[in-house]
Amino acid sequence: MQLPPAQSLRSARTPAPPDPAFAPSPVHSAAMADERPAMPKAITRKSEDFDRWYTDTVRRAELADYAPVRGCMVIRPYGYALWERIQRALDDMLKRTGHENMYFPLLIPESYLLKEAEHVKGFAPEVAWVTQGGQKELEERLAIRPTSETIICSMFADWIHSYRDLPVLINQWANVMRWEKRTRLFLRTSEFLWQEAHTFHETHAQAAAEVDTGLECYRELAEEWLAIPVIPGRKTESEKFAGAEYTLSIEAMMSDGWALQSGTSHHLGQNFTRAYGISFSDRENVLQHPFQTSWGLSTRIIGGLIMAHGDDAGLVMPPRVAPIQVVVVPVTRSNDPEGAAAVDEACRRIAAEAGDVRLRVDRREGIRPGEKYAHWELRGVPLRLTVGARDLATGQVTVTRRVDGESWAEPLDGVAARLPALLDEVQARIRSRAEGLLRDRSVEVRSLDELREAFAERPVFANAPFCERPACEEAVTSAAHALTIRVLRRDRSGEVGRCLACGEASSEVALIARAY
RNA sequence: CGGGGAGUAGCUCAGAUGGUUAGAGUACUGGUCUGGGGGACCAGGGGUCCGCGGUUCGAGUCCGCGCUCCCCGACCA
Repeated sequence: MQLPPAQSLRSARTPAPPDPAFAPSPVHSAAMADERPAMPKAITRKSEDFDRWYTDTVRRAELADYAPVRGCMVIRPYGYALWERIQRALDDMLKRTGHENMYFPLLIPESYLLKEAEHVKGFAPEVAWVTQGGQKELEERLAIRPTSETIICSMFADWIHSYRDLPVLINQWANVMRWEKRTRLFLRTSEFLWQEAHTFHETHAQAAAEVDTGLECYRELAEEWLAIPVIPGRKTESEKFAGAEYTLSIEAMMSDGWALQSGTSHHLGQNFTRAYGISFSDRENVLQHPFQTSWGLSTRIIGGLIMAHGDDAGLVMPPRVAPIQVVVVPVTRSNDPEGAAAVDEACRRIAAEAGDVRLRVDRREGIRPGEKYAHWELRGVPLRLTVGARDLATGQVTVTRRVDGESWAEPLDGVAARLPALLDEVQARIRSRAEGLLRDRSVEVRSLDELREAFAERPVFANAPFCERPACEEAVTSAAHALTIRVLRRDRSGEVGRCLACGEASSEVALIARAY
């Protein structure tokens, strides 16, 4: 097969359309099908194959790659830098709300795990076990933590004695392992990184307030930092955490209309504290079991970030968590040393005046500007400054916004000082685009027929009055392919209606969607 | 965990019925010309053909077992 001439290749590519997230390119697909070059320079089109687009993007943007063990991944420096940004934002919130970090061991004795019946039942299928140390078979096998409630309870049983010891508000940043059957980079890996907060309280109400605090931290992280609008709510009985009294979560819409559970917060009641024998003397000197919560947010959120904002050119990073916020690309000619010196001088000046802005000047030699543009677009860098002789002739630089491809000229003087404001605007645009998507693809339904209809064309977020009966949940989830009740919406709890399945009185609104 | 597909250079792949020293494009290295959207030319380097075992004079190719990835279903942050 003949390779197409370079010209036709170039014309087949679509240079960052104005709204690339929703702009399919039939021209491109046709070209790819008939004369697909050996190594396509572009990643798979999002509209063509969302799953492949996702994996391509993660790998080509060098966020992560597969490791030799099934379901495990290596988080590469760019991906880890992103995680560190997320960690810092969330960790600050945790500290602000009174939580302290500590660390528990990776290995948990089997007997610890067995104490809470529901919990064991829930996690049994996905626990990985250590059975041997060196050459010796262990007397008791050790679980690689799938979560840490059990070990934490066992330890705090020794440390909590009085109401004066409460509340306990702790958190740990750790890795956990769940032997997953179907894995996907970031979204569902066997080992993942997360934060797990664990708290103990005197009263049920105090614990309930803490569950809300946790969820609010997640909402703030998602919306204010990651620019992902979320819908907070309560999980149905069938979807709640193993061993919890109830579970709250935030649900985000990915740009293909699927839902991603992006953070969960559990009220554990006294289920674990009773099972693990944690008790305290209350203010009347009566022995009580404390009320407990736990909540976690994982590297999965990175998958959410990618799928919520990314487009055909790759990632779109919200500036507040972008490892690199601004990239400066110098454009010079080799036969114009004076021009090159001026460009270099301008780049230095911008870098020097950038202050806290995370800015990088791409001085790599022998790489043409166009390739650098593509390189940083793939990585989602929010703003690009192009600095060439043409710009400097009029005392300007060219600014290009990743999210929508908009380009304009800014005076070189003081441009560095204006970057924070420009980045804020980018943050707002990314968020409002995501909010627009959520709005456009949310529908209200009142019956199973309407539900089916709503999903006939494409995945949506369907809201419906729901009575919470398991039989009705079953009816809802089997009404169309792969439906799930994501949450009972927080913001609409108490809304009077008639259940979409049985028609009986209801006071909750279910968010129904297909989910990752 | 069931059904299907795949694994050959960093990547995408070609290697017919087993037969010399395993190829291409791209990426990589050096050089020259270049430089405002993934450049051109020249010269190079790079392979335990996923692993283990077997059949054979001879295995990338055939057989068995295992591992990993992808797709479709049942379970999950």
